[in-house]
Amino acid sequence: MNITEAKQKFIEQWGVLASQWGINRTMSQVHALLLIADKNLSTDDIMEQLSISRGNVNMNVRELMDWNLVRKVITPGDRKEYFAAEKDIWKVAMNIMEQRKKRELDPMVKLLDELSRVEGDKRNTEIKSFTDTVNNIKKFSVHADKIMSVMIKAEENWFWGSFIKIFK
Amino acid sequence: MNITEAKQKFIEQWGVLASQWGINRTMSQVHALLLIADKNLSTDDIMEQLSISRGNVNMNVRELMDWNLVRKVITPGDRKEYFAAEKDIWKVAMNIMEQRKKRELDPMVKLLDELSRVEGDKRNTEIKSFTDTVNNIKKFSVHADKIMSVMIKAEENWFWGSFIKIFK
DNA sequence: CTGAACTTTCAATAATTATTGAAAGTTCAG
DNA sequence: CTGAACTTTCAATAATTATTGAAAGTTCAG
Repeated sequence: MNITEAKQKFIEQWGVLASQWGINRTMSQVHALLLIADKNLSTDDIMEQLSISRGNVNMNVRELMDWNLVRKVITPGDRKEYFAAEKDIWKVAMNIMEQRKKRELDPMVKLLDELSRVEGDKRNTEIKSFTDTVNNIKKFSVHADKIMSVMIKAEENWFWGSFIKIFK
Repeated sequence: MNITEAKQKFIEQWGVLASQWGINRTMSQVHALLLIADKNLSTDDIMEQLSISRGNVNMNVRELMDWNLVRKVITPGDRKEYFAAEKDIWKVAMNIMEQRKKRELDPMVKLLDELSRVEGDKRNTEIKSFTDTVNNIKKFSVHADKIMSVMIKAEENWFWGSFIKIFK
């Protein structure tokens, strides 16, 4: 397999993976392209390499910047904007985790809180069963939330280090 | 908020969450419905409560069984099949993790392995940069894979216990 | 200031994914 | 065996989501 094929395959697979995780496929292909690029790329470079329109590149690149996975690089004396991806995969994973936690886990915990205060007689089986389930999910979520907060702040080496210590 | 509203909200939110994770919304609404149901439900119950067709219920319930999140319950002397969800949320999370690991992480690691053996001169900057990135992702994935394997086999209490020890 | 070189927006449209519901298949009580 | 009571399949269609590309907006060298 040569380098061009290899890059192609990587981009393709990264797109497949992302689409299984509810992330726009093109967005993650742009991400993959930038991850393995050895230079910063312009909008035109991305358009050409992925065969997508200018508008599409613009939208997806902006969303990637929203996720803190890509940043704009401005070269003095050049009107074009270039883009570069965060290459430290640990940081990539932590940024994604941070965003998803904020956007999804936090609202979920908030709702579960409200739901656990449902009206009605606690001795009623239906209500008891419901609040039990809700409370269990809440407990789990709060735990997960805490672990994630620590991870996000942690250094990669420290994290794996402390992990490996207990898991063997 | 009364119990009916609360259940509704839970089902709705569970569906929203799932769709952000690339999971069919209806499938996770069925899951939510079964999670908070105090009885096992038949196909007709699910059809009625979520206002969806019989075929739809059938397909989604079968996929939930594929994920080991729901099981068929057969009551002697009744032709109808009933469905029940796994209610231990730790097990739910571990089953999902197990499936996703198997379906997504494992193939990814396999591809990364192949990609790191790309042809060409290792002193070429482009190739060096590519294999470096690929190897970093691989290292990360293998680590994550190991942790997940241990978690999947772990007991909930043991897991949080050992976690809490190091994370404070 | 001006206009060339860019970026951004967004309505129209294409592509993808989910849903229906009728038909076919299966099971089992009688 | 039979047929009623169920489950399953799948082609047609509906709903959702992504993409295009032209028009509007912005920036900055000269």
